[in-house]
Amino acid sequence: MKKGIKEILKSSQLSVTASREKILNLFLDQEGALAHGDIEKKAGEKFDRVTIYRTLQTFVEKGIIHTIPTVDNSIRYALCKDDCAEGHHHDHHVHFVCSRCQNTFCLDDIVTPSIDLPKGYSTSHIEVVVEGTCKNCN
Amino acid sequence: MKKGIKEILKSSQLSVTASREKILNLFLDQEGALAHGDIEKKAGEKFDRVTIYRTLQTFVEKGIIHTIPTVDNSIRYALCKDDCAEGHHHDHHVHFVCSRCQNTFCLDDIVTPSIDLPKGYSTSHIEVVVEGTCKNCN
DNA sequence: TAAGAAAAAGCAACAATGTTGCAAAATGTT
DNA sequence: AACATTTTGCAACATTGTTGCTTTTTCTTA
Repeated sequence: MKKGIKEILKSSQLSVTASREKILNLFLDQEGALAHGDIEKKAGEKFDRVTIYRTLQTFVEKGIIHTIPTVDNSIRYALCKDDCAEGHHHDHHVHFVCSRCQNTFCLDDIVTPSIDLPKGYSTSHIEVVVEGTCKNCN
Repeated sequence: MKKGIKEILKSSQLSVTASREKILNLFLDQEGALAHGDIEKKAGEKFDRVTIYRTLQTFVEKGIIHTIPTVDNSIRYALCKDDCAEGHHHDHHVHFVCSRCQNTFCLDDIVTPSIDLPKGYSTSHIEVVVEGTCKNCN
């Protein structure tokens, strides 16, 4: 088990449990994003589905991971950067979905552009999802 | 039933059926986007769920409607503009989700910006979803 | 306009995904 | 070590989406 996982959990005021360590470890081992189903498979039948749902929900609330919108019907989760505080995400970067390998990546260095909206609209958050071919598949 | 619906269906080489007319009419009556569940409710218990799924799928294939990615787990559909051909969508506009009324709108006049990707990535499509307050709720 | 071919709808059964309440187990604290 | 609190696992259920097959509807053309 990777070092630092307990510290991440503790710094989010979460008690350290086997399932939280395991799931968090999956995210740290993984370059891209994970959907609930991926975790269920990778965790290897060891955790109840309900536990995974609740753990992911907790991690989102605590700002450890964030969700990525997709055109298919699967919510994907990815690790947040350090500046994500509880209930207050700062993941203003672009997300990339590879149409060949189906992996989802956070392009942390690409900041979402600002959008000029029509009169009467106000913005609180912008999501940008780019579809294409990733560097591993190109 | 609104005029022109039959013509839209025919020009997509689709046979005119009660459910297709009804569902297409819902989209024409509606400013924003619709999820499968919305249609099921609004159609008023008259159509089989399977028929709705298949109709939506057909409409997407024919370029009549397009899907909008969301952070919650519901695919939303909206009418395509005239320049959407079969299997070849041109809906390169920004989508807007109102966090107050929960409606989703197509901002047809706001074109998606181009994004500079890291080396090795290539783009085929860009989705931009803006969250905020819409003109009706502001 | 009636008849036949083709397409779509409806039905049933199923699969996958997500939610809730509650009892048992694990965690952290004193 | 013991206790209060939190988390897990289980069971049951709700929602959402899919597939195969039969019946019905639509379109075509004679």
